[in-house]
Amino acid sequence: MIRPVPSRRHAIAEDLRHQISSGHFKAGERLPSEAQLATRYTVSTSTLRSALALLQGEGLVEKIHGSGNFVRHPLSRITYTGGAGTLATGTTLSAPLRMTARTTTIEAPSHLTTLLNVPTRSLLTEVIFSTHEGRTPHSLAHIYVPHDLAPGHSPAAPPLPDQIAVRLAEVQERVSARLPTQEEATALRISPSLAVLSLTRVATDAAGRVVEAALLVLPGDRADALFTTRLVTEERGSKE
Amino acid sequence: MIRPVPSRRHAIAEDLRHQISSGHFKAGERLPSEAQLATRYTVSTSTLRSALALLQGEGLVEKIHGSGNFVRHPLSRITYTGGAGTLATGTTLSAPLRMTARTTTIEAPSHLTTLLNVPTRSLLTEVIFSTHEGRTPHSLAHIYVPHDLAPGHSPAAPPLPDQIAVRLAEVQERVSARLPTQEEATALRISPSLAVLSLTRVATDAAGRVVEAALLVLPGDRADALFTTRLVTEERGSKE
DNA sequence: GAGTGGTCTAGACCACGAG
DNA sequence: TCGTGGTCTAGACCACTCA
Repeated sequence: MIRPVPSRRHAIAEDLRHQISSGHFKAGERLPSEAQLATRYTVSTSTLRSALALLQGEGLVEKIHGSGNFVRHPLSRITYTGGAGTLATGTTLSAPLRMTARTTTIEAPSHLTTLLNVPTRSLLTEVIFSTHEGRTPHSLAHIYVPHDLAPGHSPAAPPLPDQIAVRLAEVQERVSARLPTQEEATALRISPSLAVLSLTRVATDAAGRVVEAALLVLPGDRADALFTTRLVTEERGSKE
Repeated sequence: MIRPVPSRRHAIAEDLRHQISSGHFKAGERLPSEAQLATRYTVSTSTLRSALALLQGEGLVEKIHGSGNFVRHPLSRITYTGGAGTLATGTTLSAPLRMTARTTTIEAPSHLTTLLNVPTRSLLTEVIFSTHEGRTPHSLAHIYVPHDLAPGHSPAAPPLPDQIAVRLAEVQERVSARLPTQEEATALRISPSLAVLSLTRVATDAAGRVVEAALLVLPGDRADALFTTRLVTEERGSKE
């Protein structure tokens, strides 16, 4: 096996990890300042900071500039359920869920024209969406619907999927893992070194027309996506 | 809009990014040493290293201790196709694919007994699997099959899925994003700060028995997963 | 303004790779 | 052995938060 070389920052990170999981530092609590911790562990501040960076990447610690390092709240993992065509429903939540949405109409930028297969400069209804559990954000979504398919929506209108779900014929979801952009990290209140799940969902109707495209971003430490495929059993004769 | 604060390391990273994408530094090539680059940009080595760390997280640069920083080969993105019940087939590859597999028989450890829903200490056939495109690894897989379902496999036996696919009734795939473990980073030759897609696939037969469990790890910069759901159209009369 | 984290420096010393 | 990256130090100075 590998001898991971007990570097100081790993040892410190390990110690802090234990102190967090053992409840010595509680959720939401502020850690001692970096200077204090550096003194306590007799290392330089840079070394101490690199130890904290490890915990940040694991989602255990949140740094707030000018204010301190905080223990993140325990991750109540949510599940995005694929195939259903609805966002953030089907999640298993243990705390009150809050949702905010902002609806606007935009001219389709180039990356969306190809995704939605619509002409350049055609109008789209854009819903920018986020879900929160308490104060901590859970997901970030940009949903696009061709404007003629979503008539009469006021800015405060609720999300669309339900209204068009009956017409859907196919949902295609592309999933990738990456680090968040700076904007995403800020919006989700995660470290730039914490991986996110990025989902691109395209729903088409029976005629092959794209009725909805959604770009979702979920923090990797508290969300995953679940896809269930029921296969047609190969019993000859009875189909389904 | 946000003022991203032009820190030196971001400026340097941006410059190197351009030099890589413009072909000034070519794929596989070694960059000048960190000391040389630090001198060229008139920054300290630590600052230069933090600039390189950004590129590492994007998968643009691979560091090899004692040897140098190398431009990674352009990412030929592969696609894992969900629902099919087979690994790494259905990928769109632009270069020769190599596969290595190692088959052993093990006693189910606890985390697998729950996943496969088998008794403690029951025997599993384990296939450890990896795919390469040229010299760069693409995926890492651990596949587990109850031993009685996979009889007579020699250590050099090919992967199993094809042989049992006809019996499958349901495939469930759970996807998450995270940073790789140290072992995974080494095996995939990626930076510890490059996100990976982690898939857990459980296949069950018509009787509800788990016939295969697979743990897959794919580097986030060159792989994503695709799930297609065809919905039963709601033509009244037939109640789904 | 006091205290926090963020960036950066100019080194030292260690560990690894290849000749 | 020598050149490479990896870890770490002991600071300086800046940017942010909050009373």
